[in-house]
Amino acid sequence: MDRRVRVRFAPSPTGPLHIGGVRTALYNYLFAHKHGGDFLIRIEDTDQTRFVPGAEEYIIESLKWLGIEASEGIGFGNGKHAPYRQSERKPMYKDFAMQLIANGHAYYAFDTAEELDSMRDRLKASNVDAKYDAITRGTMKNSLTLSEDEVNRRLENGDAYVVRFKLPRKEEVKFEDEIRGWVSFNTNQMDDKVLYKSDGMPTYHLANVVDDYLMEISHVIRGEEWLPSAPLHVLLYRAFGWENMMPKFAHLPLLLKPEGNGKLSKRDGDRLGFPVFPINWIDPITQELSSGYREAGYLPKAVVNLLAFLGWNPGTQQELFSLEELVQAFSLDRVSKSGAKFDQNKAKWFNQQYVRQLADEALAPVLFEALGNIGTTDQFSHDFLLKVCSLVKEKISFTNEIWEYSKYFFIAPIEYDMQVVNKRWTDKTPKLLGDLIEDFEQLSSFTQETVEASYQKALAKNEVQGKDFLQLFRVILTGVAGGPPLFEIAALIGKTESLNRLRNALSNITK
RNA sequence: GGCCCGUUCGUCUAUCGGUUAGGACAAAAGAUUUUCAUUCUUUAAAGAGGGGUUCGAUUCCCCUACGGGCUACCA
Repeated sequence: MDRRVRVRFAPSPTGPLHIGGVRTALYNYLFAHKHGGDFLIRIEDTDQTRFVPGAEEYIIESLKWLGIEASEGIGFGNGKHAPYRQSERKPMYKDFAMQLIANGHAYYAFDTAEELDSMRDRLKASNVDAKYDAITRGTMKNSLTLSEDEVNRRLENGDAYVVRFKLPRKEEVKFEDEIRGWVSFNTNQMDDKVLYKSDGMPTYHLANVVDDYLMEISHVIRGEEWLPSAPLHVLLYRAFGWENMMPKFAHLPLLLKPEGNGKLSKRDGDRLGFPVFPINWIDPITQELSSGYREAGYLPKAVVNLLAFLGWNPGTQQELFSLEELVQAFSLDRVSKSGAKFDQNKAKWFNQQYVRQLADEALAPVLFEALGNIGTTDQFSHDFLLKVCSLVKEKISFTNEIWEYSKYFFIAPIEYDMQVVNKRWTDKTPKLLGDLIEDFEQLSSFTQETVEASYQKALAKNEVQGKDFLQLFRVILTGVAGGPPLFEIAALIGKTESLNRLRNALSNITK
């Protein structure tokens, strides 16, 4: 059956979206575009106790920053299947739960939390798997054990109830995962999952299956943590009689911690020194900040590129891909099966590649902002900023490093790299600097070439070797030992500033 | 504990029974750059272990080990 490709990213707004989730969204996006289909965003906020204010907005903003745009759903203009927020779809789920009760695939259960606990304790004590299943449900308070009158009495009385799925006994459930191939589970290992909660909300399982069906989802691409509940979902499609409309499943490998143990979690980021969130997040309750890629100086294109390669590869040697190129190259059967550890070095390398490709105009605003922070924006022209960006760009890996590497273009050094000074400052130096100052003053045109000519002249006059002095000259002008070509720096900051810095050095540096 | 998924250089991975097991990041060495960064060259680095199947297994099957996930009226 050939049907229109429709996929969804369905996060729950319980906090900031972490990069594993971003990657899931990305793969969904790539798959949809590859097949000319639709990519939609649905918010799964059925657990009202875990709702976190701002989380939904955060998710949308993150995806927009990365350019992972949905064609339909929350944050991207509703489509024909609105609403796309499950809390707003609440009224429709009950009918589906009732439908399952009517056809014998589900039942009411009235057990209290205490009764469930005592059942589990009892079974655990006798070393049996404690679950609400084909064996134990006969001992519990539900519409299978209670008389019809009693059930009706309780329902009319408004007693709290849940709807549980009546799992078939000892049945092998098989399905073909697009990434893992045939996967099979036996229902005797599963339990009668709650589908409809006592607060009138569906659980993930019901809402997910119902919405995927109603929204005509063709492929469910989600994290591997959902693999164990996939058979339940398959059974639900069957129980509803929707098997011919059941989406294909693709369970993605998990993103693992770099140190090795466990999946990457929300708390790992700042502890390990790299972000696990796309953008900064401030916890609304604790006010604790979790840093994001955006603020850490990553470029969205780099994040997309590096995330795409965590668990997928094109099978060629090409590593740098735009989003459009990824769409062209992407396929589910090149997604790997095993979890990938996040590699900070590789991430840095990807970013560096994109920083270099960045136009000076795109980098200048970052520099401008840094300048604003120290209050000296006015005195520098846009053209000057662009030239600084062009000179410094290849030295940095992250956009927010630009200030650190370029501040001497704007502020005369107050400190000098003393290692260089101690090594290179000799008795001849003051005289040499004096000659340089004299010569610079005579220059009517202060360019890279004229500066270098003056420099060579002064060296010759004082019988100093270039390699003995140049780095000291650099430190005198910039304060630091490394950087772009020195004569270009001098020409850019200009004659007056260069002279100032030479004179400063003469009076400041005492050996 | 039970169930499920996985396992190639330190890391991400290529290989769809026959390869000197390839690439990238990181590491090391050298060259270039008057510095730093870049760039270039080079080096080191892997099939978890054990059984099968086969003329031949990294590749297919089984067992073990290890890693991961799930095991809620959370998603």
